[in-house]
Amino acid sequence: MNNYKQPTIIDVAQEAGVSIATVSNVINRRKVPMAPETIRKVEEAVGRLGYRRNVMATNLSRRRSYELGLIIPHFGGYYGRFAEMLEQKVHRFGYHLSIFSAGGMNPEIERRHLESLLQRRVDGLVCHGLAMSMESTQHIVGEGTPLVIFNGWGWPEEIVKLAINLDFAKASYEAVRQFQANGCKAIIYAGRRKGLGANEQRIQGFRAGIRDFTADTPHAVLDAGELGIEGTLDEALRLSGGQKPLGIYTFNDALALELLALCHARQIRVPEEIQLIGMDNEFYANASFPSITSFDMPVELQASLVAAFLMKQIGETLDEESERLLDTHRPRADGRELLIDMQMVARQSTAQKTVTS
Amino acid sequence: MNNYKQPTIIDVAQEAGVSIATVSNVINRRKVPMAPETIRKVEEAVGRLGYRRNVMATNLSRRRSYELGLIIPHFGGYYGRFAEMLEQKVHRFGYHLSIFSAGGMNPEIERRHLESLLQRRVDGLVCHGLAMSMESTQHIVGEGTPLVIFNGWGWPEEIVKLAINLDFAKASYEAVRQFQANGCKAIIYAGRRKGLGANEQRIQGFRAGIRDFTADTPHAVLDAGELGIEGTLDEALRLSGGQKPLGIYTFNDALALELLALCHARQIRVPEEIQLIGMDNEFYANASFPSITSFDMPVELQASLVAAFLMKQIGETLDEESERLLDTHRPRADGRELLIDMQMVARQSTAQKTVTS
DNA sequence: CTGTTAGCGCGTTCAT
DNA sequence: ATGAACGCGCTAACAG
Repeated sequence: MNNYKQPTIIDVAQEAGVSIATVSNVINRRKVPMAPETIRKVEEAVGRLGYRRNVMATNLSRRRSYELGLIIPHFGGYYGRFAEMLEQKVHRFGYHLSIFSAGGMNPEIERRHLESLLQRRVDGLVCHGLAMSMESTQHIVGEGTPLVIFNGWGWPEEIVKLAINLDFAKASYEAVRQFQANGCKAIIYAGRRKGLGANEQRIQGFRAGIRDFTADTPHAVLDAGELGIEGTLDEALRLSGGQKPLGIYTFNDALALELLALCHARQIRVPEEIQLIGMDNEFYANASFPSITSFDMPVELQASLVAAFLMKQIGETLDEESERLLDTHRPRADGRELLIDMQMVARQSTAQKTVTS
Repeated sequence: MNNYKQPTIIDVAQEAGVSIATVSNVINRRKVPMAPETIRKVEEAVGRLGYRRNVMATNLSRRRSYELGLIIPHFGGYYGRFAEMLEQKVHRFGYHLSIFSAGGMNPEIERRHLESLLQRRVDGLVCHGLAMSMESTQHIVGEGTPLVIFNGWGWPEEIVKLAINLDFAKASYEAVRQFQANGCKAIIYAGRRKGLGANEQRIQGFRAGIRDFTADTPHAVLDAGELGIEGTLDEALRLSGGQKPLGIYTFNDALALELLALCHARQIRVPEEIQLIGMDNEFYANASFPSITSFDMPVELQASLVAAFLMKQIGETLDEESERLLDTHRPRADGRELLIDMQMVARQSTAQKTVTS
């Protein structure tokens, strides 16, 4: 156990021969004028004693926790990277980030985490739109804790003032355009988790793409969750009626990779017979064979935006960079959603090759 | 901003018509005898006011932060899962977990995070052995903050009292055994990040395996970091001199996947010509084609052990489950390292097939 | 320029 | 069984 008693501001004051207020002033680099000599004395005492300010006491006194809460569905892939980036970003503003995983969208766990964060008196919350159940979130807002949602859709206005979302719809639209340009004879969207906002967004963009580019091409929205991987591929092949190539756009790279493996197993050539586009740009999209075309998630940009908006809402003065960011990225008309563009990373799975059979 | 003033214990006391001490007693379920009527009154008041205890004040008063710190290299894959599990585990003991990423083993960032955690007066620290530079860690221990390392090797005794490690050496040993059993004519270990403890452990186990099972088989320890993927494969093929199959054991699944892609590109058949064994059992080890044999990381077990040991060191009374865990998993002879067994997950990349050419 | 003092919200004796 | 009072370590006026 830690019996070692940490030095306090009082110890420092004694050691330096000044009052605690002076020590506090020096430590916090307040703008009050101080004798350089005093500053030196205090700093020396701090060094000698190995003093470290007690965050609990500091924040209790300041009536602010200088802590932000983040709730994500899990720590894997994109979410983990987002958490890491966000922590970095808010740290620059002097805020600490408490990260919780909702344990795969379990509302019960989610409630507990929310409760924990409120007990910690977090100054702001960042929640993944998918992980949160609306009810839990309701009163938080009522209690005035600033809240920013990322990748959340369909939240009532009273709850969510701002959602910072990746533009899945547009990406899906682009995927269809790509397939069309590559001469796909049939186009499929293989989704997952019906009803989930992120999935709906993809479907919407997919449909728009079909409408605008290739309305008369056979197409379908499939649910890999229901059909399974094999079922999805079967259905897709059935729909294309032997026409090649067939374009399959998937909910994410994981699904794309599974489909790719199945194609290998069945000796279906990619991209000659089937073209594949995934989403997330995970490591394995690039390292698989053939490599899978995907959409890169601008995690850093999104995290920066979330941080900037939250800081602004909290009343923190922004640095130039953040100001510029908020200036170039504005919410859309209704002012409640900010969409972030994603970039397609073209790889072998959509390469144009002559079918050699 | 949050102008809404949260109710305090005083408000509750007033509302319930009792003193704050009573409220405190009720809230903390103290063993002091209380009138059921009093308890009811307090609980009602709490509900009516929506009171939530202030963690900062509570912990300041208790002279404990009830917070633990975790430093990992990054949030991806195994580390992310570990963080998630550990958070869950310590939460059951009433502890909060503050997670920091060392930003890919940057000692400067690491120092800052350590400083942050100490200012927060964390009751204990969990550090990844790779992410931490020894110097930074030195005085922490000196100051009496309990510290548990996971996956760290070669730490001086003064700093680390206990390391809870995955048994990479043994896994590597098993990998060699598997290759030998499968009749591999040459066996390669393709490592990364020379000098890193986790890599050294693998090499050590690999060498032991070669010695015990197949000393006269051509073998080599390669560094994919230096040679690159192509260079590694070239060198491996050169070494085998056309003999098949060739067994390649890699630092992790990521490397295995990259090698697999290269094999595909060069029309080298897996597992007929090259057998592959990875490490980490990532999603893509299973979803690739052919699927890659790998070692599963017992993340939950490791997290449970870390939590249990830390709790014990802090002086928390353990539940039965944790006691049992500590009883069945004891440190080795020197008492400073606890090794966790890993299970090989056999897949297609090491399947025994007749070469059909 | 520096020191005094009153909180911040809660835990914890010690009387009652 | 309940309450008054002090302390945790620090910030923030306000005096001086």
